[in-house]
Amino acid sequence: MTTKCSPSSVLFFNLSCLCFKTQNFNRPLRARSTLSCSPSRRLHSCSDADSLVSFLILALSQCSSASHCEAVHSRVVKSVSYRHGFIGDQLVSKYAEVGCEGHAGKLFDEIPEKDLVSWNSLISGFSRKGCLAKCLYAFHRMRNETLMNPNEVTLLSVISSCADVKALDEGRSIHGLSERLGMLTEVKVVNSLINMYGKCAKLGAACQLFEIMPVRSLVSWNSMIAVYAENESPTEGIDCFKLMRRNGIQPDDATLVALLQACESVGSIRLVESVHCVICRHGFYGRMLIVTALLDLYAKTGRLDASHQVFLEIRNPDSIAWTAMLAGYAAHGYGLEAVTLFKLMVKKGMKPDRVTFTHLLNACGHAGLVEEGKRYFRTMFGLYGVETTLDHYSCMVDLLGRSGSLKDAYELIRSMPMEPNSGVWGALLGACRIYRNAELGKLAAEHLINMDPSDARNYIVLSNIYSVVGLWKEASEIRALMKENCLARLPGCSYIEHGNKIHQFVVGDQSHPLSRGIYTKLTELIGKIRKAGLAPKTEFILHDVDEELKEDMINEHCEKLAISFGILVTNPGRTLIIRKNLRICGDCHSFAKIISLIEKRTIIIRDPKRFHHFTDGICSCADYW
DNA sequence: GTAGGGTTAG
Repeated sequence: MTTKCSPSSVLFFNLSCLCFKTQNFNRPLRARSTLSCSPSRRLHSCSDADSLVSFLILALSQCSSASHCEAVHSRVVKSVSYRHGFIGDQLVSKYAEVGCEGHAGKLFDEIPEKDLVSWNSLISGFSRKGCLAKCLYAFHRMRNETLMNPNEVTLLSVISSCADVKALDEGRSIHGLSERLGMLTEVKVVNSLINMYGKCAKLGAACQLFEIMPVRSLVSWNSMIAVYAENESPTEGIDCFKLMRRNGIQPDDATLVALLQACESVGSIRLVESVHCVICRHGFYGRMLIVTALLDLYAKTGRLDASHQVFLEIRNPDSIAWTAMLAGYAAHGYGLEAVTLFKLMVKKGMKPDRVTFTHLLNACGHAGLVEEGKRYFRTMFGLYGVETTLDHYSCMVDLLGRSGSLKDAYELIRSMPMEPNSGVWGALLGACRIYRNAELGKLAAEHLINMDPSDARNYIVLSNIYSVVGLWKEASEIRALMKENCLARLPGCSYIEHGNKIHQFVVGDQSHPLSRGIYTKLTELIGKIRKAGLAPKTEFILHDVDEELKEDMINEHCEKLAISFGILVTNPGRTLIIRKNLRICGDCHSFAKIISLIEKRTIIIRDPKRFHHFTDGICSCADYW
């Protein structure tokens, strides 16, 4: 156990170390800019006050909390003016950075003769903390109270804030201002605007800016590829990458990461493999950022084996890489393996964080490891110093609810120190569906519908809960409400990659060129199942299948069509990987299990939340989902 | 040119 010190003792320890250094080398931080001055000037600049300020600036750079900043602040007040060594500006910036927006604003007001850098300290401080409202307020104040024009730093801070919170209107007006100020010649400003439009789902505006840029930097290309990938245009993103290469531009880390994002949207394993080759060819395989993105991507496209292989090849995986691997196991339903990996990573001295615990709790919940999950939840702060967030509460509500403790799940929500979000209520609603609890289900669904009245899924789940417990009137009222609001269920869709193409199927789909063969194969498979006396369970209503769906349509569900197609066109024994836009229904889940047994095939189905691995008649989720 | 710097993994 290490000795605990208070933050201020750490600061003073640091202060004394720094003091020792500056005394020894007699070269204060700010003197960097005076090194090229004449010797007499340099001597002059090394006054006592200057040394003290340099020393305080260095101390300030190490501050990580309000109390650290306050300690430095009080020294400044006692000994020097805020403008000396511009320390006031830096204090403002630091206060904003550590989350003391109030202190930052108050101190800012005390600074005499504010220049552009003073304003930028305040604006960029808020921007880095993600406080768009404060950032914009400061920006407008600067525009109204002074005659100063924003420079590149100001614009970048404000634009990136707009991007973070997807503030399109503000973003557009800053775009207009940048144009009026003639700042659209600045590559960084335009790159930032491209990113902002991308985050606001305005692909057209981003493309237009990219097209008219007089000079494009590597970041411009990277940003454009990322914008395509994020806006459902992954193939355009990949074309953009090819164009960039044709222009003789060498990719860097960010390029590869953007490219990997594009691959994920396409959902093509072949493409991921080819980017894997690009990564190796360009010597990026040793870069943690990229290999982590790669291992994550393999896991997300269903190739947990390849993902694990990449992980094994990383020389010294950091805690993010460990977490990515753990997340892969969790998503694929391998809860025990995820827990084992967690223990190993702690043993190796890695520090688990907020994200690690989210995936760990998720893994416990999906594997029925209720006691382990509870224990990790209880000890994550005390043992690992990780603060509990909304995501952790969602995982715990899911874990408790899924194991049948609906009351405990609800009590946990009531005991939360913060306002529950849609993830938390969604987890409770999901559990109510499994255990047919109309009372709590109604409560959860009402919260969810209030939060987002346009999300059809919540109405459907509630209506299905009502139907299954026989509350037909309530069920039809919900349906009527949906019609009133013009909401419709998203049609189910399955995708499978074969021969350089992604093949898509909807319920009862007959549009595929091999449609006849697919249906013949499907009939044959159903026949085999019947002959073996393994008729699938018909209880599918528990999972969110539209109750109005005619029963004979079950046999034409898109998952079954995709499986039949896969078996028809691939060699015996080949693993089938299928993607779905909705959760798999219970009937198709049983179908996939039996087919994996009688056809001796591994079938992997990815729904929006997780994977199901079907082998020898068993699913990795152990029917617990 | 003190601020802080466009894209960037779990």
